[in-house]
This record gives sequence, C-alpha cells and structure tokens, in this order.
Amino acid sequence: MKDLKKYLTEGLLQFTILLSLVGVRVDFDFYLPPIREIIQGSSSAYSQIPFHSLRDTWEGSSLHPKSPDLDSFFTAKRLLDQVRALGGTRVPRTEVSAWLVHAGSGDAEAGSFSADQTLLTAASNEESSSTTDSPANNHEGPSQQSSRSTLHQCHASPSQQHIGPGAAPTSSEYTKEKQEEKLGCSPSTYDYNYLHSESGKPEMNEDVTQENTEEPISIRDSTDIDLNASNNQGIEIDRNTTEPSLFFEEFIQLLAQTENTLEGTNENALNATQPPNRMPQGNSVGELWQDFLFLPDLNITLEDIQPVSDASSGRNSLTQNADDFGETLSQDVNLQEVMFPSRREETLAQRSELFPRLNSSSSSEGSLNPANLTQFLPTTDNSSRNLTTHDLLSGIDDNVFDEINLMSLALEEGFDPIEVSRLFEEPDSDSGLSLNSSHSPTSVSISDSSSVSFGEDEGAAGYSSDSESVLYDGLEGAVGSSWPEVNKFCRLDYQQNSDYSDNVTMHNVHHNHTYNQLPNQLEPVHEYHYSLSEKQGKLRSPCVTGIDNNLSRDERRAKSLRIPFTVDEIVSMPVEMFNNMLTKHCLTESQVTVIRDIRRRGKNKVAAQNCRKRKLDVILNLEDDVCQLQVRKEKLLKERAQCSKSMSHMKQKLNDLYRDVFSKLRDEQGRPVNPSLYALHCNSDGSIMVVPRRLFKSGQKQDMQKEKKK
DNA sequence: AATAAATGTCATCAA
DNA sequence: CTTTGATGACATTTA
Repeated sequence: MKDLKKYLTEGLLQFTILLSLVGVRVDFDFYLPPIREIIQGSSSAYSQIPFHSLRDTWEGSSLHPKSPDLDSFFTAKRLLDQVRALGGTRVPRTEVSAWLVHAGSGDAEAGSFSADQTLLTAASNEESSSTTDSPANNHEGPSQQSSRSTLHQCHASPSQQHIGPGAAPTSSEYTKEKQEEKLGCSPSTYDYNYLHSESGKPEMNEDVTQENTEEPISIRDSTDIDLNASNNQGIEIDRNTTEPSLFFEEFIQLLAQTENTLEGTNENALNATQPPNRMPQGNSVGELWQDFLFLPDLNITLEDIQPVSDASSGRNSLTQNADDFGETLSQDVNLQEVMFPSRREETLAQRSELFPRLNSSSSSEGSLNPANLTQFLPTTDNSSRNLTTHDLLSGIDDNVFDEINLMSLALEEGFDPIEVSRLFEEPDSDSGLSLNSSHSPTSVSISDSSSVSFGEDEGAAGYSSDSESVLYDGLEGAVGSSWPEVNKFCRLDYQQNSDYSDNVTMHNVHHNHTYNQLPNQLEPVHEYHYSLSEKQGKLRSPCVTGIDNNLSRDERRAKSLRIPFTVDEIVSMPVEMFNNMLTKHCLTESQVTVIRDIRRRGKNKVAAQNCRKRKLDVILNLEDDVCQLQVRKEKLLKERAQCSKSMSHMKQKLNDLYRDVFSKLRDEQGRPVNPSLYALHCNSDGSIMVVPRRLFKSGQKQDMQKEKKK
C-alpha cells in the first residue's frame, strides 16, 4: 500500500514537474513584447520589482522577459503553427493550455466518453478528433459536449476579467490579479471540474455533467469563440498568461489530493477534495510544494509506477488513478504516432536522452527506466503538445530538473540558502545534483562543475588551466546554479553539447579578477589566476567558452572565492539576512568584500535595468505626445482654415446684404443713400440705425478707448 | 573589423 | 551612519 502511494506520488511529482515546466513555456505568450505591453502597460518599469527576484519567486515561475528561453518559446510557437497548418481545422491558441493539462487528466480515450471525462481531456479529444479524424471521436455524446462547454466557460471567463478599456495593469498589478485568480476568483466550475475529474471519481463528475448539461454548448461554439477571441488580443493573451500557472497550482493540489486518496480511502477522497475555489488563502504554490515535498518517502521511481499502470486489468480501487494514468499515457503516445509518425522516433530518442538526467537528478538511489519514462513523459502533453513541445521536451533538460530538485531540497531544509549551499558543497552528494549528475551521469563532479561554470570570454577572463580546479572542486551549484536564470542560460549548451562534458573534463578554470576595481582587496592567488587566464583564455575550446559565457563575472568571482552563496541569493536576500549571513559565516575579508560588491552590483544592475526601461518609457510617451500634438495641430489648422473660409463667406454675404440694404434705402428727398457716407449701426437692443460714417467712426474710437481703459 | 545597440559598472546624490 | 534606488557617464559585451 505504502509503496503504491510512494510510487504514484513520485510519478505524479515528476509529472507535475514536467507539466509545470511545459506550462512555463506556454506562458511565453506573456513575453511577446507587444502583447506584454498591452497587458502590463508601458509602465512596468515603475513597478520596482527586481526581475530576478520576481522570477525567483513561485509567482515568478514565469520567465524573465529577457530569458533565453524565449528561443524555446518561439520554437514551440513555430511548431504549433506547423501543427495548425497540418490539420484542416485551425487550432485556436487557447487550446494549447488544454493540451498541456490533458497530460494530467484521466483516461482520455480509455473508453467511451463517459461522464467522468475531464473537461480538459474533452478539449484534448476535440483536438485529436479534429486532427486525426478518429472515428471514435466523431461520436460525441452530450456529456462530452457538456465538458466542452465547461472548457469554454473556463476559458472565456477569466480572460474577460482583464478585458476592458484601459486595462493595462502594471506588472505588480498583473501579479496581483494572477494571485486573485489563483485564490479562487476564477470560475468555480472550472476548478471544480478540473480537479475532480482529475481525481477520477465518477460520482463527482456526475455532478459536473449535470451542471454542465444545463447549458449545453457545442464544440464548435467553443472553437468559434476562441477564434473570435483571437481577434481580440486581450482575451487571448490573458488566457495564455493566466491559465498555465493556474494549472500548475491546481496540479499540485491534485497531487496532494491523490496523496490523501491513497492514504485514506476512496470515500474519504470525496470529502478531502474540496472545490478549488475554496482553496485556503495561504495555499500558495510554494506551500503546496512544501507540503508535497514533506510527504514521507518520495524516493520512488517511475519504473515502479509502471507496474501500477500496467495493472489496469486488476482495476482495484487503489490503483484506479494509476490505471487511468497509464492509459492516458499510452493513449497520448498513440496520438503522437498517428499525428507525427515521423517524429515519433526522434522524440523518443530525445526523451531517452533526457531520462538519465532525470534519473540522476530526481533521486539518488532511484533508477528510472527510460522506457517507462518514455511512456510517462508523453502524459504531460497530448498530440498537440507533442508538437509544440517537441523542442520543449528537449529543452527540459537536466538543468530544469536540477532546479526543481534544488528547490525541493531547499524546501526540505526549510529553504535556508545556507543549508542549500552546504548541500552544494558536498561533491559527492546527489543532492548537489543540479548541473553535476544530470547531463552526464558518467562524468565526475569536477568535470561537470567546470563544464557548467567556466569559459567566459569576458575581457581577460580565462579558464583554461588546471591549476585552479581545486578551487572549484565541490562548489558546483553554489554560484548561480540553483536559480532559474543561470540554468536556463546553460540549457541550450547542454542540449547541443551532450558529449561535451567529456571535453570539459579536461578544462579547469582560472579566474579573472581584474574585473574587480579594487584588486588589492583580492587575494594574491587571484591575481595569479588572472595573469594565467589572460594568456590562456584564447586557447579555450569554443565548447567551454560557450558554457562559460553563461556565468557572470560575479558568479565566477564568488565561485573562485568559495563563497557559499549564489549571486542571486546575495543580491536578492533582505538586508537583515544579508548581514546575518556576513556575520554568522566565517568569511574572509576578501569574501565579504566580494559579496558586498556582488550585492551592490546586482542591485545596481536591476536598478539600471529599471532606469533604462523607465527612460525608454518616458521617451516612448514623449513620442506619443509628439504624435498626438502633431495630430492635434493639424486638426486645429484644418479648423482654422474652415473658420476663415466660413468667415470670408459670411463677410461676402454681409457685404451683399449691406449693398442690398443701401440700394433700397432712400433719404428724405427720395435719393439713394451713399454707402460711403453712411453706415448701418446695430444697437445693443437689436435696432438698426443709419449713421453717418464720421459719427460711426468717432463712436468706434470712443469704444476702443473705453476698452483700453478697462 | 567596424559599428550601434544593449548591458554592466561606477560614482554620486537623495531619501 | 548605512542602505537603497535613481541616474549620468563610461566600459564592456553583443549583434
């Protein structure tokens, strides 16, 4: 029993990791510059939120705007476009989220479309039906339609929250909105359906079906709405930006629920499963993660999960979820084969490359069976996501898993950065894992550490000598590797240089300390390294150089001084913690100096980024103002021309009238009145008098004088 | 190799 | 006094 629980828990953990990772990538729409501007407005820089701290938070699981993962995003986007081009039906972008979540949904096509089918599965089935044209999918029962209606609702509703005139929240506001949505502002039906159908409890989904069938919405409705919504970028964007994180969080909750289900009984699961909209206030992703990670004995392998899913014939109650899970897996694989048979092998190959890393990074003693994992991985996506994340999966490299492992480790340690750093300092510890054991299980730690850290071409920096290898021994991961940014920087290089670790083994590092403006503060050994590195820097292999570029100078400096903190930690930690760190640790003077420099520079870097962003915003705003003023000026000029034209017209008419009046005027003798001698004077009371011009002029002069006096 | 843009860094000021 | 953010100016990196 407990083993089953552990297996499933571990499997779900891995699955969640994959899902969350994929979700992160899908979230890239958020970083499309124009779209982002639409959402956040142009004043995001004023939010004063350090980018790195934002991305280091759970909320900031979204990527840094400048993250190199944008490449992955664009790749995924291009692939998605290809998918759309393949199928006759154009896939709305909204469906991407659904596909991704489908990985976690219950048996997608295990049987007929029953009431317990998840809404997201329904969505994915819709896609598969439209793309593969499977006959089975053509028989769509009312329950499926109802599920789709739910999908439609949950997609439309949250997006509308952001739609509105002038809806351009700043980044902080945007984050707040996301949090509000996560806390239950999103439609309850959506959360309810999603989570309960995920748990695979038919009795729960009956309610869902009843609820949904009240308002049956056809599949096409959903699609049409999505397509229409694509005309409105706001809708589309919001959907893409809010849902992935939502799914991720809910998935974590689902895992906890699954845990409860396995621990207790099935009937308890119903009670334990609460509607997501009643999610406790403090149930942040981090807490959920923490709760999850505190579950005992997570050390299981996917290999162990496989028998559970294979036991579908048994169909006992405890393995019900696992059964559905396994069926989903195979189903997804089949879908992939149907849609992209040519890519099947390629994808599998990439995944099998991935597995050893996952294996080594996920559990020290666990041995993942690539074949099993191959079946496992596709669950994170279905047909469409296989396309969009074909590269993404390859992008989910060891670094990502390492990050997660580091985070979990950190959580287990109470997230004490010091403790985490100590973990990193254990050369043989798999918990140090991160960059070490993942990409090349066979390589030794030293070689890996060097592979990750060295080779920046910056200035005179050079890492080509073996003499400093001792300095870095066991420090891998201590600097800049436990946070997403650095790992993401490293990712592509890992992918492209799968065998490079062997090469890198030969490259140990020298550090350039000329960067420091106060070289006298540095220990003499560093000066020595600098002189060496300057000479040998150009001799480094391009492979190492590419990886080395991923570490900043400060990171390398910190590494060289054996500073047991990451640059991000040093920069982003609060002042109190920072001071405590300086006092509690026996740091040398040079270390303290470097740490302070790192902190100062890191802070200033963020400040400079904000400042520049702000300046750009100001410039853009001024340009906008100029454009608006020019438009207004042209408009005023047109108005003036119009006015002068009408004035001349009026004058003409007045002259005509004047002449007409004088032509009919006669003096006492019946002679016509000379208009050059007389003028028409309009009194204030509206009466008109014929006044001799000299009197009229003198009267005008008097009026002028009076006005001047005033 | 030259160049512009982007980014990092330092000095300085103000809060 | 220290810390932090903002910003101009300069340096360095990147495209």
